[in-house]
Amino acid sequence: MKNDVLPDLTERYSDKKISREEASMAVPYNHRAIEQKWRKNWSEHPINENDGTKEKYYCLDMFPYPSGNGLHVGHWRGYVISDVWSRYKLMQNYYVIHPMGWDAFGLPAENYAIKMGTHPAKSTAENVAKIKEQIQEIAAIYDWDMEVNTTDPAFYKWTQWIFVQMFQKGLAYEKEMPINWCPSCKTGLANEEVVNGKCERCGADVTKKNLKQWMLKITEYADRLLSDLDKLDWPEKVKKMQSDWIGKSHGAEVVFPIEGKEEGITVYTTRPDTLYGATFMVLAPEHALAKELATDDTRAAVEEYIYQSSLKSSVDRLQDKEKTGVFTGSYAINPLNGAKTPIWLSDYVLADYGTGAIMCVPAHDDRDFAFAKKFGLPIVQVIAKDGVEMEDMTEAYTEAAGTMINSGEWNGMESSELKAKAPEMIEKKGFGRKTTNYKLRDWVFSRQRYWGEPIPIIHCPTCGAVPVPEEELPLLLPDVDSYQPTGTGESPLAGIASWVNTTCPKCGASAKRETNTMPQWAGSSWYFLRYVDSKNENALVGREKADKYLPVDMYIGGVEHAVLHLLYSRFYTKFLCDIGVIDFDEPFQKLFNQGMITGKNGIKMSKSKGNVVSPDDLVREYGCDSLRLYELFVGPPELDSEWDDRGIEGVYRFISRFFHLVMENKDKAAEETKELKKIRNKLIYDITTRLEGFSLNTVVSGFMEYNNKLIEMSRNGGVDRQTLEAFVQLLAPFAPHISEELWQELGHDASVFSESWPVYDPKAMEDDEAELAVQINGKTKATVTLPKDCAKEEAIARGKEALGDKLKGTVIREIYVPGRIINIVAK
RNA sequence: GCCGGCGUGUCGGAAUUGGCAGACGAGGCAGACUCAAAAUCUGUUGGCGGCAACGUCGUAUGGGUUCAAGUCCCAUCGCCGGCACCA
Repeated sequence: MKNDVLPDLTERYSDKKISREEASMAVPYNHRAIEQKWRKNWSEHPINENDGTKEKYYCLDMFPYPSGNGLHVGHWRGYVISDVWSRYKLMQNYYVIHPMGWDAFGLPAENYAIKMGTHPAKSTAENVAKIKEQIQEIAAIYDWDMEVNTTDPAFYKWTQWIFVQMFQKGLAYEKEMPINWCPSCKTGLANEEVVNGKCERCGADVTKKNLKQWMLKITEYADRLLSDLDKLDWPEKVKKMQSDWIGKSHGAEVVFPIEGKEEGITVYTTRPDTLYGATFMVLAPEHALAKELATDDTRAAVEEYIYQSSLKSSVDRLQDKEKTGVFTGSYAINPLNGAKTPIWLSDYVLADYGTGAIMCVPAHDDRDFAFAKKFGLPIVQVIAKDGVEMEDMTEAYTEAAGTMINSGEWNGMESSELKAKAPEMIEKKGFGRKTTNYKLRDWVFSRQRYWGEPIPIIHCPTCGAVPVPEEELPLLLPDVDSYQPTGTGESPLAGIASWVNTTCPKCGASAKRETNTMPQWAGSSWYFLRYVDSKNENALVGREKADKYLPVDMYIGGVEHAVLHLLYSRFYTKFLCDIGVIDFDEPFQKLFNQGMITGKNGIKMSKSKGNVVSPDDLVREYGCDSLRLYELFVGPPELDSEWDDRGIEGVYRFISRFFHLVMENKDKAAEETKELKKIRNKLIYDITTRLEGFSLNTVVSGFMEYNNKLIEMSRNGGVDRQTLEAFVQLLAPFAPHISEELWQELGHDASVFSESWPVYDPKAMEDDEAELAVQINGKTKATVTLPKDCAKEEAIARGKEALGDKLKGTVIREIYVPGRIINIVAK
């Protein structure tokens, strides 16, 4: 709240329209006054202090990039969920680490700046200020002393430092190769940033461009990134997406000698059991041997094919349709049976997976089958499907199940067994080896854009690539007039001669700086480590604090980062663990993905669609507490939900009614009846178990249900103080302002957050009797109230009595489930 | 194409994991208060039949298991998400 004038709490009329009846009540629910009062109070008396004795709990939001559009109600939801969880942990007596910061480098920020015609440094700072103000409206318990900003030199010093460490360990290397290039963003992209052949950011078709790039050897961690998924309490969906992305497969490399040449072609296969069925080979057009294998007759066609393939965009190449290819004129020898197999080129073989060459078994692979059919190549079946050899195959049989045929000494073996054993058998025979492969590729880490961390490397003609010495970090991003992307494959930084030209830190000769910048993921891959020691000038994070406060216990954010940010962060964490900066190798113990909030009909909120709902007006009209509750009530937190403004009325009414319930009963000194005691314990039980299960929408409906019940009780005698207090405590993480206010009204000086989370007494919850449904043949015909431990005979008799003359025919079976149901089966 | 997830009133969604389907809320309808509206409060609100007690149908569709199915099994349809020539 920006206002410093605090309205009088007894003020009769809030901004919300108020009736004469309501105005005549003792004190109306004035959300504005209450919320302002408690914001001020919390800023003066913090409720989450680290007294050094409590156990820590680290609850983290995925930090936002400061967009110019501000927050909408969808962003709010994630932050509300994490704050509810943080406050709950607070009331379980943890010291809660709940920080917030800004992922401010990268394309979105830069593109926005270009669009607005401002310098990204300026527009980013403005946007941060604006969004920070909006985020503060949530009234989360963020510790702003921990705030980080990836564009702050004191922060990106360490982003650069990590890069230097990786370089020194050989994990950052330069390579010239065709990489994914977005012609619209005018920069190279990582594999993870290409979605269906399009740029993840802007949706433009991605092309290939040959560029010298910095790469990070994430593949070196492929195995650990895969196997350590088992350690994590993450949604199965996300784990599966990561494991698919890493894509480990088991198989063999087999060397096929080339007829008339010394060397051979190495292929990778996961189906060595089908080796006898390999009737031809295909190399990727980019394969090193491609040109060499052409004969005088085929040379022109081969070169033309290679040239044409190089022109194709990755989208064209993906959109399979017809297989294309060209025969090289050369033959390889199947090492197992000496058969002569023609060598072809085709762009359906990927250059950068396996060895870039495959053996083709058309009888048992769909793609090879299509290729063989198109070019009239022989098809040899080597696995009998359902025990039979087919006359003429109409499609490939791709399963590894069946008896081997046409396979020399392997005939009669079971295909699945052979598949497992073949790699070792091949290795023994000396023409190949057992091996594994990954879909995961090394991470293209250079961006030809301005708004990112400069890569701290100096290129020296004699010493090669030399890292900027640690004492010279941070290497500042130079100020520049023209920060627009050049599109030439060079970064805008290349145009600043005074910055580019420098001397080699090793030999002192004149040298040039690396001009590419880091991708937007660089800062976000480790920022969560920095929060707990954000002002440390001597280390990325002090070891003592790291040991005490890390890793993250609960990470909350959208599912869109399942393979980008979350994979990169795991990689960085493992690396930093390996070099001894930290002592753990998984950053996020538990992950929760909240669903998206959409507009009507599930349409994503966007400015261009005009369906963006801003939280600001809703906070003004209904208050922060109401919006917090409604964000949760709108639907299960893990699913997408359609936003409907009207629904917030419901939670507002609930809060008002609860407010009046407490105000009317607080001084009544109503007695704690057995029934009230039962209600209270059930309330605590229900709210706690639903909260633990992250079923936050039903927590809110639970509050409403119990509130309705208590209003009823209030009319018939009143509600005791203990029950009111328990309710207020349970409500506190969800609607903190009203809870503090009512806690005070109930006569407490200290904050409600200094209370421990209420506990329930299972015995007090138990009902002595229960209403059971009485069914005939599974259809409910009556109900009967029975003591909880009623014996079967008695229960059946009472059930029959309740049924009266509805029960006809002969009873053939009687079922009694105590506390649940009586079912009489009659004929 | 492959792999996941989902399908419940007018709408958002509940359902103790096999035990009274539709909690809670929105919206609608009716009433109280009001000159009137808003707000508030009360009642009502799945379909069909009936004045009614009640009957009957009903959780995408078709089948199955069970005393009992929204929940389990099989098949089909539809929607959403991920991967997509990875050999």
